[in-house]
Amino acid sequence: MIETPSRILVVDDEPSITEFVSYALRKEGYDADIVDNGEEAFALASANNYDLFVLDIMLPGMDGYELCRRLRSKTTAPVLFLSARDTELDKVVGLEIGGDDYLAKPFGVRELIARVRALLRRGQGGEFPGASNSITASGITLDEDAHTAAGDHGEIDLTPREFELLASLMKSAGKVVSREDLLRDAWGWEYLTETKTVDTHIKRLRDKIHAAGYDPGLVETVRGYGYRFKA
Amino acid sequence: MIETPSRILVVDDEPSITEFVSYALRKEGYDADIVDNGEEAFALASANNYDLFVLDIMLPGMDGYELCRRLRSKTTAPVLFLSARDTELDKVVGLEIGGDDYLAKPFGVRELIARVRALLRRGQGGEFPGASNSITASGITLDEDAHTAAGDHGEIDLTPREFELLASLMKSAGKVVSREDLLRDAWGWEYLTETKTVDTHIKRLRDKIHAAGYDPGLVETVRGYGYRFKA
DNA sequence: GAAGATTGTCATAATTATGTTACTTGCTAT
DNA sequence: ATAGCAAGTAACATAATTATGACAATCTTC
Repeated sequence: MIETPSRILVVDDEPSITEFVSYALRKEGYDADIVDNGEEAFALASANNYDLFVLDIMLPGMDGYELCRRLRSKTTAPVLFLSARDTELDKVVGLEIGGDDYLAKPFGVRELIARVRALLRRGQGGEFPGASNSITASGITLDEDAHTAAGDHGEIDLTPREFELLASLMKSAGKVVSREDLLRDAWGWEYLTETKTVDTHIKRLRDKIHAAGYDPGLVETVRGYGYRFKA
Repeated sequence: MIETPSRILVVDDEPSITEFVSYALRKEGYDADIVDNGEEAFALASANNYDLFVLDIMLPGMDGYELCRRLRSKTTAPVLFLSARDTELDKVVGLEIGGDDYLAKPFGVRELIARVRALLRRGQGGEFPGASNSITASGITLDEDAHTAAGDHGEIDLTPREFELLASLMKSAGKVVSREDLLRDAWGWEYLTETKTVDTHIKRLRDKIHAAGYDPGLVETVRGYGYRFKA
């Protein structure tokens, strides 16, 4: 089955964010275009068939709300809002306009991708109940929808961070992932957090894996480079 | 498939570094230009289509940050920052500007090339998950993603230096590599280390190769010239 | 708002890696 | 054969990296 990559338009005026978002999207196999203002975004959207829009609410000139309103006249493609303001009010306003989801900064790669996937699935003729969103490696299965990790010995109870961390590792099972990449994936682009913090979370993760009856050695440390989930 | 070599612009005022970096890039098949100041760099970038920029943060006159900011108005090509300052703060500042990666001095050839490759791959329509990053010679396969060295008898457990050393040798399998070149590849340009140190690491490497059940003679000594990995 | 869970940071301990030196072994050319 | 250089080896001190436990700050939930 040959799939055409979904086309996504990212609209934000901060290069650091567009950079981060497009990096994440492309890595995931999406086709991402970038613009830094609403006018150009609208023009691009008129000329091309995008499958999804990622809009910052705060934009110079035409803001995200306004842009979304205009886009609705052209297309039914879903919209994912980004915003620094984490208030309930913003959330409601955004969704009322017809935006389909909302993501507060700062967000990690994994969180972003999850939302994007969900929106795209929703758009393409309903959901596929069979296509469960999960990762399996070395006897552990991680269900991204249910946010659970489990294997033969039952479930492993994880905190959100631990889950994201494990997911990042398992997604690249068999490959080394650097602390920096883990921070980018599970924390976010503005990782003001120390890379040492990853060590602590790895320790907690191993403890819980062990406590649940699995091999804590599944999470291998690769000295000098990072960590690796056993393939 | 014929590929045009990627064009890379290296900007640094220290000749020892530009020399080292351009040597490494050219050896890898890239087309590298050099300038020692921001103004000329910007002019060159305007006149040519570079695929990647390697910028030192510390530059006389216009510094790396400023240059990056200006380049962003001209091109979307990724930027790799070099810096002596290894602080977290610098890192964040660099990435916020939209630069794509960051390398702290001192770094070895292999590390540099790895980053450059990653950045260029990122730009060109996503990654190819199937294209595993590995070197094979004489029954040993070195997987750069997993950071493992293995053959029929199983894995060889190596320290970071040993891994880099073996990688340098295997990359030139069948050819003699001098101690100086090995230092440059696996250590860095500022090799304040004695060439005799290479001997010690070779010894350790051979021991581990032997312990894992392989022929330690795979790493051959070429008296008077250096070492060679059996082709 | 209180109890509990989650998270990030730090200090310290444990572990492992690295570079150097001094010494031994082996090759090579006269 | 043997002096002289090149490489192999072992031991050691130092450096770097990771694991761990404790703490405070923050966020949740009732």
